[in-house]
Amino acid sequence: MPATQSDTPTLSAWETSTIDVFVRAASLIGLPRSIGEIYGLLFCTPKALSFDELVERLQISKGSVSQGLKVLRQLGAVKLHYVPGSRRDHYQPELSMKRLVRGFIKDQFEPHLLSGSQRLDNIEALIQEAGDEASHAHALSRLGTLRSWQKRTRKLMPIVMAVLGGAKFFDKESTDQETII
Amino acid sequence: MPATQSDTPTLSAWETSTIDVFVRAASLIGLPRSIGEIYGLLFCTPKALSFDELVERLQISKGSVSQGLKVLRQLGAVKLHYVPGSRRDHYQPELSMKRLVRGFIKDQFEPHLLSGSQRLDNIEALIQEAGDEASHAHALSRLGTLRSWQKRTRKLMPIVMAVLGGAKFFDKESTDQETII
DNA sequence: AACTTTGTTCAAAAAAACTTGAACAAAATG
DNA sequence: CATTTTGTTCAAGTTTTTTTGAACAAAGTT
Repeated sequence: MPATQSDTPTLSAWETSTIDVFVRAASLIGLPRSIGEIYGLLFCTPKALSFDELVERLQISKGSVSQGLKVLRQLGAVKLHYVPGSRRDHYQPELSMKRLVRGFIKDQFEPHLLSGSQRLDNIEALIQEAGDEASHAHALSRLGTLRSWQKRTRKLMPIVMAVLGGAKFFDKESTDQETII
Repeated sequence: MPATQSDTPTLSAWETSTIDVFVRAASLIGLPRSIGEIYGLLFCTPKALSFDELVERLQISKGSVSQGLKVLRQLGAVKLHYVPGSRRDHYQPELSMKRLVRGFIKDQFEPHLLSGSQRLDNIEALIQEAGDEASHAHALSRLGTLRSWQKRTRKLMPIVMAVLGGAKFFDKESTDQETII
């Protein structure tokens, strides 16, 4: 009978394939492979996993797991799960698609949209300062296009969230929309 | 009066800033900087630009411009514009947000969704083959979660397109949805 | 046909992103 | 307080992605 050393239970075939799905999904949204692996393994496993179990089963470094979990926590894609009698942190995956998407949008998308508004104002100023009067009209027209894209993107977000699970729907100033979901 | 050598008209301040917006946007959706620059300059410029003009004004290599334009054409983000008396290709930006988004989804998203379906079927087979009967239930439950996410994603796409401009709205099999936009 | 113009391809160089692991901090334990 | 456990940080190494530029193809000109 083998000594009770910490064996590294190798991943089963379906786990490997499922993790692969998440690795691809992660890459699609610009997140590194290791993050896909971590979330993927949590997704496959019935019970909450500790830091060490992630390192051992995925065979990746502590550094990667630490940073990966940090991002996943920020995104709200994993939750801490208290396990009595252990002082290690244990993690479980967020399984609500709506919350996952919301976390991603809040963390990765909205910041860009916001800083975007300031940038466009700045561009407007630059256009005014510019010497060439003749091209002002065109430049301002394009700026208008950018602003309209931004506005529509903002309008889209709550709709996406609504479709994903019945959220509140209108933001303050979208009066011109009759949609009901 | 200076000789009419091909001067490299440097980018104006507002052009630089606007191109920067597109470089960031490109990076957000996983496209290289050079593609953001190319589209950005086309976006800023009133007239269609040729290959050479892009190389000169952006100061990037012919290789980058060639590959960048190839991707932008695939995405439907630029259109060829015939210029009488020139045998160079001239390019103009697609300005319809809806078409831009549609191109991106068709080219970068849908393929993953589709291959995704096959992968999930494959995972189901792997679960059946697996030895451990006890964990079948959990594994199948998680597979169900994945399928539901996939289905909802598919349902979302036409809604996004609709919000972005009034397209047809239902795909064949979404009967359980009462939404009207 | 030889030459020019226009644009593509692809191997090598450069840059960016990711991972590793050893050093470190924080907190619990003995 | 010394030691162990648990996890973070970050510089260095590795891998991946992007860019470059020279060689090449295709088609028009002279």
